[in-house]
Amino acid sequence: MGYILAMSDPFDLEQMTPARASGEAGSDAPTPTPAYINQLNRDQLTAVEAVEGPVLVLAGAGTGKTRVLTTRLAHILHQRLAFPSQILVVTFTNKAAREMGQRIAALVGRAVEGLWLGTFHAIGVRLLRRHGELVGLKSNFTILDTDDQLRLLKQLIEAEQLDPKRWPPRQLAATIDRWKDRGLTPEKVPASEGERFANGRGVSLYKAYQERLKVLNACDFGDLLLHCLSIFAEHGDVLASYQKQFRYILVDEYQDTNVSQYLLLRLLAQGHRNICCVGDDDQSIYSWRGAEIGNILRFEQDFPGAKVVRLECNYRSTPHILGAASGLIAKNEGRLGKTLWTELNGGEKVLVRGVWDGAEEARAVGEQIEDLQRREQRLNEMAILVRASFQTREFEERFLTLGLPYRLIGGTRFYERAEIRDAVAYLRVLAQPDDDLAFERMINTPKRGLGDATLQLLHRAARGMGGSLTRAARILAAGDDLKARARNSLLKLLDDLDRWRGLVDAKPPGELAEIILDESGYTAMWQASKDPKAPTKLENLKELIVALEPFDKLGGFLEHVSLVMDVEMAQAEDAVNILTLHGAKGLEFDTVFLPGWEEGLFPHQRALDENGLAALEEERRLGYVGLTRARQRAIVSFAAQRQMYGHWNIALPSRFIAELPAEHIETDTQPGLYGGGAEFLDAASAPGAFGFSDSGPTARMRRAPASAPAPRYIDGRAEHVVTSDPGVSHFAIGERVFHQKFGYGLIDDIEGNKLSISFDKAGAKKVIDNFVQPA
DNA sequence: CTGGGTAACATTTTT
DNA sequence: TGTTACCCAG
Repeated sequence: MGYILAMSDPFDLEQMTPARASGEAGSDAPTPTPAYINQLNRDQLTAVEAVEGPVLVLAGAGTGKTRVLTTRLAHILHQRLAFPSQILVVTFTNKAAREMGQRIAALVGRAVEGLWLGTFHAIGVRLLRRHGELVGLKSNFTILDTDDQLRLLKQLIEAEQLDPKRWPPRQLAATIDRWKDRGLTPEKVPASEGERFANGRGVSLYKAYQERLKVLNACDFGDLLLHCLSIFAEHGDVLASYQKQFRYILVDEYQDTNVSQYLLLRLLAQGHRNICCVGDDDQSIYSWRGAEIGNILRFEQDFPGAKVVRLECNYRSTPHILGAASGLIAKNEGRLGKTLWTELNGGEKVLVRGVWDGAEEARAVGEQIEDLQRREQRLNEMAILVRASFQTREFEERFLTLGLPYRLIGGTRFYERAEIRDAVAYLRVLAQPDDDLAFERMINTPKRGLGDATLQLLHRAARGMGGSLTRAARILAAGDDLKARARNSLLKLLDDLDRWRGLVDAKPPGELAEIILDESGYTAMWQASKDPKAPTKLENLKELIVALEPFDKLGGFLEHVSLVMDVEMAQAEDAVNILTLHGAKGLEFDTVFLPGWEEGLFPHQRALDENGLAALEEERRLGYVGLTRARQRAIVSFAAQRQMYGHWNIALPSRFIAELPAEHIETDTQPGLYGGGAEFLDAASAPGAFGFSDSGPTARMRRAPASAPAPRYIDGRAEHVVTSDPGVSHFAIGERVFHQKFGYGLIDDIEGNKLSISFDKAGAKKVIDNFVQPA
C-alpha cells in the first residue's frame, strides 16, 4: 500500500500472471539475469535453479543454506512461476520463520504478501481453523500447551485409579507425543506398543485423552499435524485442493522432520512434485523428540527422480575447525556423506585442554575470555556450549566473581512463567468461556475461597450435565448446593467475568489485561507477597501488558501465545553467551568453548543407556554441531573429576576427543592428569571407561577423597580467588549497594555471602558480597 | 488455606 | 547439592 510500482518491477506480484499457471510455459520473453544470482556459488546456483521436481539440498554447516532457500524463493517469484499464495515454506521454529520472512523481503525489496510461510504447527493451525470441523473441532478451538496437557493427563490417570507417582503423566505425555509424531491415532498404535504404559493401559488412556480434548474443543501440538493428516486421508477433495494450490514447497531443516511432518509434506507435494528440502543429516540432533533422520536419508527413494545437491563450500570456519569437525563426524555410520572445504587459510588449531575439575575449567575459560577481551574481541562473539544445563552454573559463578557479563540463552521462556500463564488464563476464559483448563487455573488464583472442594463439585456437575465448568459454575452459583461463602465468592467471580467480557471488544487487549489484573486482585496478590521473586513477577506482568500492545484483538494475541512461546528480547550489552549445544544449532560465534567433554556427560550416559549406538551417533552429531559453530577458534575441555548432584565423580575424557584428527588439534593438559602425556587419547577405550555411573559401590569407591583435591593454580592465581566467610554477610536485604561492573542496585536476598541484587541497569544478578560496597 | 517438612528428582526442548 | 512437588499438621 502506498507503493507506486514501476511497470517493470520484476517482483510485481499483484499484476503478474504466473506463466506456468496460465499454461503459457516457455512462451515468456527472457528475463534479464537478476542481481541475486551473482551472489551464489555454483552449487548454490544449481540448487536455486532446479525449481522443477523434487530436490534435496544437503547443506553442510556454514554453507549458506538459508541464502539458497530465500534466493530460490525469490527466483520462483521473479520467474513468475507462481503467486506467493501458491508457495509453501515450512520451518521448525518461529525464529526461523521470522528470519526467513525478513530475508525474503530484503531480497525482493518489500514484504511478500500471501506466502504460506510458517512453522509446521502454524500451517497446521491455519488448515484446522478452516477444516477442523471435519475432525470434530470448532474453528475457535484452543491449543493446549505442555502444562495443560500434563494436568489433563494427570486427571485421566487418576480417573483410571492409577497412581500418578508410579505412572507419571510426563511419561504418558511423552509416549503419546511420540505416537503422534509418527502419525498414529489411538486406533493405529501397534498392539505390541500398547504395553508401553501402566501395563497396557497406554492406548486406552491415549484414546480417553483424545476424547477429552474433543469435548474441550482443544488440540495439543501433535494434533495440529495429526488432525491435518486425518482430514487429508478422509477428504480427498480437501487434499486435492491444496495439492493443486501449492505449486512449490520449500522445507527448512528437513533432518528434523518427524513422520507426521514427512507424511504431510509427501501428501501435499503429490500435486506438482515441486518440493525442495534443505537439511543436513549430520546436524540431526532431535531424535528424542520424534525427529526421524531416516526421512532425509531416504529422500531419494521417497521422491523418485529427486535431484540431490550438496553444498560443501563452507564460508564460516577455519580449515582446522572444519578438519576437526569432519574427522569427528566421519566416525558415524549412517550418513549421506559430505566433504566440507573452505577457501580460508591458516587459523588456530582446535585447543583440547585437560583440567583437574569443573571449577578449574571455568577459571581457565574465564581467563581466556578476559585475554580475548584485552585483544579487542567482542564478548558477544564468544559462546560456551554445554551438553547439560547444570554445567552453566559453574561458569555463571565464575563470571559473577570476575564481573564478566554473560547471557544465558534458553531456560524458562516468557509464556511458560507461572505468573504469565495465570494472567493468560484469565484472558483465555474471557475469549473462550468453555476453556476448562484455563478456568481451573484462574478460579482460585488469587485465593478466593474456591478451593479443591468447590472445584470437585463443579467437576461433578459439569460431567453430569455434559457441559463446561463455567456453565456448571453458573448453575451451582444460582442454586444452594454450595456453602454461602463459596457461593458468594463464585457469584462475584462470575459477575467480574461477565463485566470483563463486556470489555473484550471495547478495549484494546493490553488495557483489558491491566483492568483484569487489577480488579481480580492478581497484582495485589504479588504486591503483598514476600516471596523474593515477587518483584520480578510483577515486572513480568508489566512486560505482558507491553507484549499485548501490538494486538488489536484478544483472539489474535491468544493464538500468538499458543504458537510462539517466547518473546524477542533485545540484547543490549556485550556479553558472553552460555547455552546448550542443542540451543546453538544455527548460530555462529568467533570463539566457541566446548567444556565437559567427558565420558558419561558427553556422550551422555543416559542417552547411551536408552538408545545405544544410535544415541552415540546423535551425540557425535552434537559435537559436530558444536565445533562447526566456531568461526575462528574452538576450545574443547574435559575435567578429571566433576561435582555432580552433590558428589564427586571421576571422569575419563570423552571418546570424541580421541576421534579428533591429531593434525587439527593442539593439546594442553596439565602434568599429572592421566600421566601428563597424550595417553588420555586412549583413556576412553580403557576398560571401565564409563566414569559417571552415579550409584553402586564402584562409583562410591571412585569418589574423590573428602580432602578435596586442591586445584593447582597456575602462576599464583589462587591469590585472586575470593575468600569471604560463606556463613555471614554484613549486608541486609533492601540495602542499596554499588558494584564495579554492574553499578547501583538493591539487595533482594542474601544466602551466606551471596547476594541477589537487582541492579538498576544490569538487572537481577547474584554476586559475592566482597564485590559490592554500600552505596 | 498456609506453612513446614521431606522425599524424590535432576539430559537435550520446540511447537 | 538444589529444586520442586506433595503431604500433613495446624
